[in-house]
Amino acid sequence: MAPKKIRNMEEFSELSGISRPTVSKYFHDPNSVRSSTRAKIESALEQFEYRPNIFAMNQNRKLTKNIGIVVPYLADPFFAEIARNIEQKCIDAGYRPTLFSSHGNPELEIDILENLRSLKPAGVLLAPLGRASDKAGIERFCKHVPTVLFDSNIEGMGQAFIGSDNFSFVSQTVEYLSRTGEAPCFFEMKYPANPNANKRRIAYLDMMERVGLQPHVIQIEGTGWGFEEIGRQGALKLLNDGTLPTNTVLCSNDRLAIGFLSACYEKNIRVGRWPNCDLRVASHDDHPFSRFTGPSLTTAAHDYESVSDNAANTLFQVIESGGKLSERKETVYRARLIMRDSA
Amino acid sequence: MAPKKIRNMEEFSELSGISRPTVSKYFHDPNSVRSSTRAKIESALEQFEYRPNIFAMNQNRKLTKNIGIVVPYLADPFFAEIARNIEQKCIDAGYRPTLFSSHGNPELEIDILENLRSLKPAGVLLAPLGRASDKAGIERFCKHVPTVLFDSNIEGMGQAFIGSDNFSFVSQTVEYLSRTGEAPCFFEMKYPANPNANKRRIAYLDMMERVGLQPHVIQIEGTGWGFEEIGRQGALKLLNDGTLPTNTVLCSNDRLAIGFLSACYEKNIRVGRWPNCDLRVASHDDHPFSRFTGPSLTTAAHDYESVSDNAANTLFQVIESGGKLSERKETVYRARLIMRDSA
DNA sequence: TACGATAATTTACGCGCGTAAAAAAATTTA
DNA sequence: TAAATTTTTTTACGCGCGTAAATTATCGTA
Repeated sequence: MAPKKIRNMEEFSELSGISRPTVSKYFHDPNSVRSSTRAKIESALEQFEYRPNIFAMNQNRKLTKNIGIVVPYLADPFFAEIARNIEQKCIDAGYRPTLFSSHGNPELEIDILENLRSLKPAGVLLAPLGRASDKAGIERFCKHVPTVLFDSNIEGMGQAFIGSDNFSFVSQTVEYLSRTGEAPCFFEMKYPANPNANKRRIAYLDMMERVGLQPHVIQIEGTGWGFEEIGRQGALKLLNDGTLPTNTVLCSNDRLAIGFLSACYEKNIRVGRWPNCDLRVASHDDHPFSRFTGPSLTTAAHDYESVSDNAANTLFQVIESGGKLSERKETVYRARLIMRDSA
Repeated sequence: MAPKKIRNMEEFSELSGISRPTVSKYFHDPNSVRSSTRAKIESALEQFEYRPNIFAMNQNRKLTKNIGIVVPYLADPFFAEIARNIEQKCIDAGYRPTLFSSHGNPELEIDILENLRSLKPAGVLLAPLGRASDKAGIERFCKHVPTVLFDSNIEGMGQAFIGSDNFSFVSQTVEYLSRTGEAPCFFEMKYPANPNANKRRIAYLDMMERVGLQPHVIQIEGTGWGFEEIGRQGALKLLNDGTLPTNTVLCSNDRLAIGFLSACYEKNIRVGRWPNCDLRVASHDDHPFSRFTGPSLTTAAHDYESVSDNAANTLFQVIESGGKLSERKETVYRARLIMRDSA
């Protein structure tokens, strides 16, 4: 395969019979050279196994092929999944993605972004922490690096936002629950980390008003990203106190619902959509684990595929048009109701 | 803060009053310069905000400060958690970790490693896919890059292995279950992805023989990394056929158990350690979600902290001693039994 | 105060590649 | 087939930093 070690592009260009500047041009964009020379280079590439030194390359290029992907909390499989999709899209498009997690820590989020700048990334896909984010810091970053936000929007920041339509999530769950039984109360964190939570509450209130029903918003204590435990504690308190206003609970997100269901099991409360059940519980996100809860969770699913596709493609577009879009673009995708056993 | 843009180390050295080679030395290792000059550099650093160009740095250094962390499946929160710990350890030690997931794909695993080589990493922390891994490919990689394995061992590969003592996991669960009720059957995948699974089965058989009990190993179909669904399907089959040989089930790992519990709920089978229950289910790993299942899962916990600490420290040691250890080191940590409601 | 040891400076080169400009070659068009 | 166009080659320089060697300055110690 490789009978001779190739030290640099100079050597490779000699072996391929093409001059070094042209070879350099090829590696920048294979389509920028004549097809006959491209063929020569590529046949040499098969014979000799050479890869340009990535550090020397990036040192002088105005724009690297690096892309940063930053998610708020990688231990949440939801983000792990979406990061995986986006990562793959970047690789397919010829970029080098690097994955980072803010681990729920706003300072770390800024640290990551500042570190990213030294990698001279062509662009960044950022799912911000949300409420806790250092907005000034993020804005500063966006000034220098083409950035596309996903999952959580921060008004006016970055070149675009791609996410899910929270109203579509809530309207479908509320409609379904109201139609098939008692209208739901809304179960959420008092100080939610994620801005989607606020939009969901507003959507809930809006929907309830539309159908002329009395809304009930339950806001539980707890901070941080351990949503399951927060949901569990909140549910235990409600169940112990007997202060649940309805027999149907709509959780703001699946991770809270997982905790809620855990509490119900503990308190021996039958959750489900059958006559012999005490409670119905539904939620939003279609978290990877939501189909394995007891009972399996009725929820509204993100269009993972569309969000990650569109986020990646939008970033590519921003990069190709020089880092700016004529105007900030916001795209949200509708939810899909997933009916399971819990409601 | 930064009244003047600093272009390079030359400019910074002038502003700090220290010569460029010494400044270079400082950035390589701050303790390698006299404390008085270190003070001068650091005070200038506060005034002028300069960071050396990472590409130019790594181009010429024999050894970069990059560390690769490769896990088999990042959508599994278990790996997300351990990766987080290790990542932090690397940062604290002054390295630049980069996280990769093989996504359960052996070809991707090799791709990642080969791509990693172009980053000239000082070392790599690798949790291999296991059975499916291209062992020749990994061995080739280990020849060139100091590598420490964790979680899954591959005999003789890398400079060291740090993981958990599978026998300790199984002996504790089997002992506990046998002492408090019927002895367990062992529930696992027929073709497990992870080599720990084999060790756990052997440990189970060994334990059962010791106490003179009849072992029952149930091996279910299914491949890939969707363990919950595999466990669920396997459990449904068993429950429908009524072929479960005991009223106590010990799952090879928590993700299978999560699927098992999901099936039990669906089939209305009461799982738990109380008299009115039909079945006891226990498992191994202490997966982040195992406390939120219905019922909460009795399991044996990894010593996350020790594994990640030791893995990182071992790699640092390997790096400092020039990439080799006098002999390959294997360290495993004992499990801790977590008694919850499922058994 | 002088000494040896340690650390900083000066000088200079090289790393591997990007890229610019001018000249030459290959291709397309008329 | 000549002219116009596109592509490649030649030549040359620069990026920001690592690092080596020789020299000079600083420090700790006696």
